[in-house]
Amino acid sequence: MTLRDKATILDIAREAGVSKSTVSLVLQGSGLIRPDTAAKVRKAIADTGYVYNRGAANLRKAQSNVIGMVIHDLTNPFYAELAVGMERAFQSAGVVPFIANTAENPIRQDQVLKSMLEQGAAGLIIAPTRNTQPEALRRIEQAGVPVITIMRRLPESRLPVVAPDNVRGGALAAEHLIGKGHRRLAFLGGHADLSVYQERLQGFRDTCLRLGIPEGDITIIEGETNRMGGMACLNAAVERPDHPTAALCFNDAVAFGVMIALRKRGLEPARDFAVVGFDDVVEAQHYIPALTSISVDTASLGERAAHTVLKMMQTRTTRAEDQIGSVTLIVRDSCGPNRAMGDVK
Amino acid sequence: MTLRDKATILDIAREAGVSKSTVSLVLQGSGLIRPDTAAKVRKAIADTGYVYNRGAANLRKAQSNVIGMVIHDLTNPFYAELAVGMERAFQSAGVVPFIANTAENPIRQDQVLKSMLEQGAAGLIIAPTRNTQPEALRRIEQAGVPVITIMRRLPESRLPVVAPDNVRGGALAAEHLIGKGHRRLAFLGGHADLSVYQERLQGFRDTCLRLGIPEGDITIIEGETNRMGGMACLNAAVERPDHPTAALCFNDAVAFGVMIALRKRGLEPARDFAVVGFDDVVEAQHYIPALTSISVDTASLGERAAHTVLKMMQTRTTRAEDQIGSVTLIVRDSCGPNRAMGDVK
DNA sequence: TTGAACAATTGGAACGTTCCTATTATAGAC
DNA sequence: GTCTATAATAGGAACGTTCCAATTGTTCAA
Repeated sequence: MTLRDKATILDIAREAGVSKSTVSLVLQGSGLIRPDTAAKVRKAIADTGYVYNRGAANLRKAQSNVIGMVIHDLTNPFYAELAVGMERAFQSAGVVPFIANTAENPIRQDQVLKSMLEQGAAGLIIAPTRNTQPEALRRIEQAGVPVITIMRRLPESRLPVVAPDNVRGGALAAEHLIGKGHRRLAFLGGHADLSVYQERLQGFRDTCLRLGIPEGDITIIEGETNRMGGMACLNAAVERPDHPTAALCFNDAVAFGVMIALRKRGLEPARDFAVVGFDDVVEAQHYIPALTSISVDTASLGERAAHTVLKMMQTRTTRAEDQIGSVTLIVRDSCGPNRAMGDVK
Repeated sequence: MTLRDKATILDIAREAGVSKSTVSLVLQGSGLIRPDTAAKVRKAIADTGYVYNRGAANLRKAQSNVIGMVIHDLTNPFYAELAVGMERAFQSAGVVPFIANTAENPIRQDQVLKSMLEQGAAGLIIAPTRNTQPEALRRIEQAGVPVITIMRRLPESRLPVVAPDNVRGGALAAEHLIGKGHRRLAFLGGHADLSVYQERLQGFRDTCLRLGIPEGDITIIEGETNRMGGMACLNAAVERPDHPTAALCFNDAVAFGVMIALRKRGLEPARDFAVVGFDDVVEAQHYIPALTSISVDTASLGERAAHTVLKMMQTRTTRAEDQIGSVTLIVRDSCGPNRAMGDVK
């Protein structure tokens, strides 16, 4: 038994004195095999250090158990949480999913997707990068691989989406801030080409208008979806005349940035400026002040996504309903009442 | 051309009026093929929506381009940064690595590793969970797959390691704190069974002793390696008589927890208690106060790890030198001078 | 005109599984 | 004892690719 070249099912068969078919049957846990025969085989497997060649099996079976999760930014804690949530759900269904990061780069995303397909992925969950071209996913759809998007909806494509109720989240935030007496409000961070952005802003804006805030008192500033972006947005916001006293931030990362920038200017979050985040990452509750945020229930979002592709895989379909997860406002310490009531206007 | 069952190399061959060998040659970019023939083939590929079956290829070639990165906690920003750093390095070498999370669970790690092997991984980078049993990696080694560990060194195993110079990091922190006049010091968080812990503590402790701090004035408290753990450690620390006035924390997450716990007690980080972190995650510079930390140069650590396995793969060896990355102390705002000089003792 | 050298292309076997269709062993019924 | 039904096991073809050896086409020197 030379150590270097790996053992195959035939080596096991010889070792155990049975046929390769028997070994194969044992491997897939068939009940047809007599227990003592199975035991012999299993012993041979253990002795040999045999490792199952899933590639060969897939070749024959024409269906793999590889599932890919393609994420646009794993260094964003929200997406990291989301990814491990999905992973957990998959794992308890007996499949080991693979994660790949695309670093918000469509080219890289193409490569990653191509690689996943070539690897024979049986299902795909994609949190797409900005500027994802519809035809990037065409190949996958036409290969008949079940694929869904998560969080971000693709402009042209009719792929199933799993996402939180962004519109409602925006609305909840607006109600909260207005309830605290704020009248000049801002929506900070994010890019207008993102579906998530459009939805969150829409809920926020519509609710502001409905509750009597004039259009002109709603400040909207786009920016990067991270801390840096938040800092830039806040700086831009407070330099405007009649600047806002409260903001809903595109996501928690932006919100942290906003709070940092406030402190850098000698302003205290909550007391001098109310800030609401979105996503409710674990960090939010530990920050000082603890961040009021829209919780999207990350874990159940991930679970839903996982179960959806799992079901698509087993029913061999490529269509599924969109799933919109409910959101809740988690009130913490980052929003004080409006102190600048009579200050201007 | 039925749309559902996928095209193979033979379909392409027929479509383009050449042999399968020719198609194969084109696919691997051989220069042997006449340009116009290659063009015909490529057109057929584009028309058909053909997707390369890497499983079948690997079966024949007995060497894949799959590389796995198995990480014990992707929700820890440091490891997320590390993972995407490695990914970047691999990607620019033309391979798409797959990431899997083990959630600090040895059982899950076993499953993941098994799956990676079955998938035919050509190389593996592992940031192992606590309590990884040596035999968990035995199978992999004996399969002849190049594998290295990153950050954590495995107790029994002689696998190559890529890690920062933890001992030196601990020493730098001790020097810094003692230089600020602190005399009662603590090392907070982490588990004693982790090699990283042992090394960081050793550097810290040895330097304290060398600089004249008596053994009894060094407080060591183990704890979880996250924010929660940091909070618990700080609380335990300050409740001791003659409690420390400064601490090196096992990592940045612990440090953040320590600072949060300080504030909860009405103490101000830096002014009332000096804290140094370890790893220097991006968050460190944005925190208030900005965290003084030992930078391990995450990006280059990831790059080294990637290049090491890449080289092991191409030289078909399973051995490599350990690599110890240099560390630097990044001084920010979280360490004030010792104000409690004459206070006790 | 022939042959040699080289360029371009082809056919077949092999890789490690699964699955279908035998085949053999075992038991029970007559 | 033979037959039938069933339980276990075995053999071979097939999956989609690569690679070797073989074949054909082309050019050029003699």
